[in-house]
Amino acid sequence: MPRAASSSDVFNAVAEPRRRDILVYLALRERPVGDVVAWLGVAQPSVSKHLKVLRHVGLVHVRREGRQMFYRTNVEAIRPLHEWTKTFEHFWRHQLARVKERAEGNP
Amino acid sequence: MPRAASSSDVFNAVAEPRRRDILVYLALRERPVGDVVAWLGVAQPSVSKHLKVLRHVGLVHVRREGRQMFYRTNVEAIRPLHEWTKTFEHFWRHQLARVKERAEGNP
DNA sequence: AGATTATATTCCCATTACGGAATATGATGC
DNA sequence: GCATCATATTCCGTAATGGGAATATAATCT
Repeated sequence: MPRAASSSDVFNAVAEPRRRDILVYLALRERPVGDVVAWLGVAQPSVSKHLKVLRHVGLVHVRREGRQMFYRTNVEAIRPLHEWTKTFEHFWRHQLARVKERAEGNP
Repeated sequence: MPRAASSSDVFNAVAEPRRRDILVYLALRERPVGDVVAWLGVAQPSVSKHLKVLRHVGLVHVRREGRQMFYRTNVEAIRPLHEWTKTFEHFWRHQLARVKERAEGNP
């Protein structure tokens, strides 16, 4: 079985560094594709493809205005990722505490 | 340019659902490979390969004991992921607040 | 040393990925 | 209608994927 498609879920979608950059950029406010292209410094077709993936998994919203497409990060869609990582927060607190204890010579 | 290797960074490594399962399973305590195989219900070579990827990006630690290899999730390595998602926490609070305001008819 | 157990590696395959270049669609303006 | 601007899609090539099967390594036991 080959690797899952980037467009299959949020985890695969954010595996791409550029897509993470785009999400950060579009979190502040909606922007037309051209702005993303200028800011990222990559070819327009490439940006359009990344945006397509992000749209597929619901990580961005789109709105058309004339010939421009305004994209905006759907921050809610990032929550599942955040929740998943949060399940470990608990553990690393404990792990840190243990390391600290040992460093201080407390049993 | 082809897709980045799963072993290139933490984001790519956790894009695989089974690897996420493994990380959760090994967060509680260290376990030999055989336990992971039994628990996941997938072939042993497959598990070994996933563990190799996780090891490469530092998401698990290994310890040999006789012929067994005990793996444990390195929860610290998940923090970068957590931190990245946290940059959006702020935004979805605002977004939720706005949605709520509108629902309640408050300007 | 030979057999057995635990894990890792290799090989093959179908599938997907991303980037680049070219082309297509879609909206606006003359 | 035609040209132009903004964005999307298609085609190509290289590279990596994860599963399965077979094989290799490494440690233990008799």
